[in-house]
Amino acid sequence: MPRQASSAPPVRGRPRDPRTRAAILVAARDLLERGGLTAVTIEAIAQKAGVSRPTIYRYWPNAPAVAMAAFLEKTGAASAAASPGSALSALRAQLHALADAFAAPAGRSVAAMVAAAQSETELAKAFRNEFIARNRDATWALLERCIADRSIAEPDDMDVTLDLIFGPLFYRLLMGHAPITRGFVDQLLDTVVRARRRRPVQPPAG
Amino acid sequence: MPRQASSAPPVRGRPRDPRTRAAILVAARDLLERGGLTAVTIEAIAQKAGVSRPTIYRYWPNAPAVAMAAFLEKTGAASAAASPGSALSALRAQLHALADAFAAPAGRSVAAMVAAAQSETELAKAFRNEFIARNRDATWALLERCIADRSIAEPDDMDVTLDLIFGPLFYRLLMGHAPITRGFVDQLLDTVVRARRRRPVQPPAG
Amino acid sequence: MPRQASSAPPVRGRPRDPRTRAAILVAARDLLERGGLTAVTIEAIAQKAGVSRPTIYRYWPNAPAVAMAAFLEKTGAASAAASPGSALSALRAQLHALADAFAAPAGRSVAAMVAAAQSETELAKAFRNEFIARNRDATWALLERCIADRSIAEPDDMDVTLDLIFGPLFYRLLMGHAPITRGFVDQLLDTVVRARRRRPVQPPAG
Amino acid sequence: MPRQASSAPPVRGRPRDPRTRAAILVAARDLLERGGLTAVTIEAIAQKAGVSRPTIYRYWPNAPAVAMAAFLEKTGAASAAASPGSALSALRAQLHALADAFAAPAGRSVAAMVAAAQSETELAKAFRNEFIARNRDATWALLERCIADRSIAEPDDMDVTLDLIFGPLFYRLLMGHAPITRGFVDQLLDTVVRARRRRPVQPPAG
DNA sequence: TCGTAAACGAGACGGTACGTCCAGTCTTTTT
DNA sequence: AAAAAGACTGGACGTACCGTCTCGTTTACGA
Repeated sequence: MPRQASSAPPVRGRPRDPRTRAAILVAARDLLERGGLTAVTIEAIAQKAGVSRPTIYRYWPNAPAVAMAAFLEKTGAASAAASPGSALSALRAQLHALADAFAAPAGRSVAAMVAAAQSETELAKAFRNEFIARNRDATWALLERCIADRSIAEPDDMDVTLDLIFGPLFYRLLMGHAPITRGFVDQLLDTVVRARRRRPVQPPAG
Repeated sequence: MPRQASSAPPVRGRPRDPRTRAAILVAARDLLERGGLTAVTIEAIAQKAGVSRPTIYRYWPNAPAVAMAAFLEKTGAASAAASPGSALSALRAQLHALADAFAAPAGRSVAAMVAAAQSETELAKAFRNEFIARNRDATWALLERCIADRSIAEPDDMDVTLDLIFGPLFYRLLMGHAPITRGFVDQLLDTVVRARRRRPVQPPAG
Repeated sequence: MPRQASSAPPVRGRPRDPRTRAAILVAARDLLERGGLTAVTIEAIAQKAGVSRPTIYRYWPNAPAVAMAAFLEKTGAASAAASPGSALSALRAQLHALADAFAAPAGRSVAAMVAAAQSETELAKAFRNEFIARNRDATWALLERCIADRSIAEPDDMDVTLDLIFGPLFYRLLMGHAPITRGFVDQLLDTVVRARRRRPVQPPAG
Repeated sequence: MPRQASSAPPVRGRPRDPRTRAAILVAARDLLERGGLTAVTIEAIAQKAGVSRPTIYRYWPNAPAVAMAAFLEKTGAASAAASPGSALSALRAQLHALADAFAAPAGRSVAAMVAAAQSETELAKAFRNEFIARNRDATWALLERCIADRSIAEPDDMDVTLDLIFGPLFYRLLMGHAPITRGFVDQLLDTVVRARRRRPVQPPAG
């Protein structure tokens, strides 16, 4: 049940200026895109946003946290909504969009946030919940529609299926050993579509 | 009479003490395992290795570079050698070993190096060539044996097949949304084994 | 109504803790006296004063500058004030005091600051204005009293007269070829007193 | 039985290349003139002279010592020799030359060496013996000729007389509060010439 | 309307690490 | 042997940010 009657926490003192928060996030996002994670320092954000350093600390605990907030602010997850045609083509469209994003400069920000998430649990959690999970959920929904209309066989484990789709995309994004194209997405989808037609092969006893 | 056949420069001045290099790498690896990438500072390495800071800079340009060298020094790629039984079971064994490594604390080091590789091209190149490529090559060899003995159908694109195996593993390692188990590896292998039985499905025109 | 007449800047930000500045200067002076100029390193000052290195740099640009500030802080110029007896004896007393100071360990600090002033214009200016000029002014005042009461004849050039007094003292201090005694001061004064009785001798045409 | 009659040192091994020593001194002098004492580092000398650092250490114990050697190598003392005309005019000529040197860029090197001599006894000794003493000796000789021909009265203390001449010159060189001109030298000489006509004034008892 | 409480800018401060420079010393090979 | 080259330790340099703090100033609200 909700913790309080309706909304109002007493709100004593001077209220936060919403422009402050916005300016910080804009500055952080800009720094992130230009110079990667290492460019996102509290110092630089403060400078760029015309804000004092303590003010930033009043909102976030450290620089990567600001970077993550800035990243998540802009980067909404793919929407499953309003896709014309079959579920499978909607799924394909969604993943094409993701591939396009990964291939664009914005992809570097995603990679940066993955990197940032490696050193702090808090960031990892935020990234996982706000970015990874959202993407997975949107794709999950479409996958279920595909299963419902028999475009894809019911998989043993939905999570594994999602990993088979997202894993290779992130892998290429982070390693950079090969480009992320729509064709690549198609190949991944083919695999998923065709793999799940029959019951699992039994792994050998030993 | 020429002093040298061709390559080796005549080695002027006092030669480098191999123990110096070794001590640095040992210290760096230790720091990496204990405290992650942020613990690998030149300062700390120098302290731990009983070496002066300038000496470290004589070998590597910055701390992440030392970390990468330390990581790569120890982490040899999986060997395809001398596996008993069928090619498929050898492949499975190899990937089980990788999954075990990823699940163990050592996995954190791998994740750390992936993260490090995001901010410096030089590191990315080293990591890709020395770690990623080696693992792929070892697996590639086994996959070819599998194809030869018909355990797996000839895939359209070997790189994609490798991405389908490694991608999900790295994805779970980096996102931490689900555990990396041998069972997970088996599921990935199943997919690959079963997906490539027929000719590719035609992607839709649009 | 305007907040300020003219000068004082409104004091933005956290004000400097006066104890910080004091601690730095005390530490620097101590180091200077014990080990000479080379002992006055930012590192050592920070250690001794219990202050961080960046804090010192917030006040002064480098170590010799701190040394100079520390030196000038303590070393007030000779005062011409309240000397009993004739102007000439007051002058003699003042210079005896200076000779005593030069002969004492403190003399080494003076020599050190002269040396320091050779390599940096900024230091030279500070030393000239705060130490040299003050001493000259004090002596100048007494000399004028001497001239007024006819103990000393009006010299052609007061600056030269001052150089004739201070020059030899500094010369001995810096070269160390002979001791700086009160007798030496008396000899210098004699020269000045007796030299300036008549109009200048004409230098030869060639 | 002694290996050698008397003089010839055994000269084993590779003989020192005289060009090495020369190159070092030239480089040091050049650095000294361009950048003052702080520019004379072993590193820079080695670079400039095309010589390795240990080689320099084989000749001199540290950088200021090289600087001093380089300085003394070139800067011979004023010669009293072969001056036409009276002893007094010869003296004047000699001091004019010194004033010219002090006023010229070379004066900065002299000042630098005075500064250098403040921090090391060994350097101080060398400078005193090789530069200061030589100048004093040359002037002393001329002063004696002046005394002999009655241009100057016999002073109480020849050292004080020399200090009265050199002191003000060095004082201006080091403090830079006034220019070093030939006219200044003349004023100093006047003082000395006119001061020493009578017996010393008695300093007061107290 | 007038406190009071928080937001905010500014900058001091202790820290930690950076990457560099130079000093001296040593260990090689070359002359 | 001496010379040349370069490895190596060690100390200090001056800088960049960090995260915290202490100020003065501003802005809203609630008594």
